[in-house]
Amino acid sequence: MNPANKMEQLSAYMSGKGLKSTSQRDYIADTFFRTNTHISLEELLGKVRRKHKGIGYATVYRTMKLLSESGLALSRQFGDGQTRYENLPADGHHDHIICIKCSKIAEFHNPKIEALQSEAAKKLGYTVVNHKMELYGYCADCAVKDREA
Amino acid sequence: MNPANKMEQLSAYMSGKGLKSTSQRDYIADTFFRTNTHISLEELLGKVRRKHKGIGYATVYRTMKLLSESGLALSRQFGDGQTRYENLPADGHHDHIICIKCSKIAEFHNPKIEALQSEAAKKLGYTVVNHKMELYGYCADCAVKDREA
DNA sequence: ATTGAAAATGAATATTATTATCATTAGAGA
DNA sequence: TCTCTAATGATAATAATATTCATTTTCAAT
Repeated sequence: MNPANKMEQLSAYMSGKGLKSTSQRDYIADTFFRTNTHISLEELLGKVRRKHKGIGYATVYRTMKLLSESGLALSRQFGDGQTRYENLPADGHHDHIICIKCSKIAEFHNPKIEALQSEAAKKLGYTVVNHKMELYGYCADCAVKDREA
Repeated sequence: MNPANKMEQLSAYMSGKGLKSTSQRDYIADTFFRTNTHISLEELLGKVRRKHKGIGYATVYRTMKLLSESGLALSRQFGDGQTRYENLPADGHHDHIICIKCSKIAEFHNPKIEALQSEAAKKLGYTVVNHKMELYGYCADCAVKDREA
């Protein structure tokens, strides 16, 4: 789904609930729909303010909550204390590996794993549509510090 | 792995780092190892204080962080703003596949996938301690209903 | 185009979970 | 036992999230 389609879907969701379209909301949503990564409110606010300087934190916060509720954004917690929002499909998904010491996140994508997932699911009678996979461990830096300690 | 084994493993982890065993720490860890669910600090503190009234929040907090770092607890965020800790089941862990229609959950375990996870992590400089994997799709029943619709 | 009720905004404040500080206490090897 | 180091627990600091409220904006009905 491209950004324009998402805007349409959002509009439908809002009118179905008696919510109003505003320039701020539209601009925040559009900006978000053009991102690929899991973006924090902080980061999104930065992007948004490059064009619309007056937009407040609360508005970004509220808009993302709205997108999350409408199913157009996926809110995720990686354990670093910040909620991040993931824009759906876009250019294909990725999985995450998270350092349990410093919370640094790396991304990867592995088709072989996905093939095995489908296979495992099939044995149980399921058909996989989507998945979420997070690995936890030590990043290179923290592994080194650990050895030194 | 049973609670006693976990205590041993924790002990090994601590002595390897010059950390000390204390009655509070041991009791918190033992209490946690006997849980099945995703427990919050709040809840764990409650449990712990039923026997050891003086134990402070900070100690529970620090102990769980320690368990998390040692790989004996998995911290999870479900989006309600509270970190919860998951005790790794005695009979080995499993992953989940969830039906997006009826929410039925099946469990599976696949060593081949885990090998590929470690491999993928290694390429990024990470060492995997544990993981979380959830597949979403249609169970056999719902796939049928879907075709009928 | 005008109006007015309902909703949204943004600045500021409140709330809550997490983390750090620090004086004191306790563990463990010599 | 002594001594060094880490742990504890009370409290304070931090940071993310949530709420409040006066003002502004939207939008449907006129």
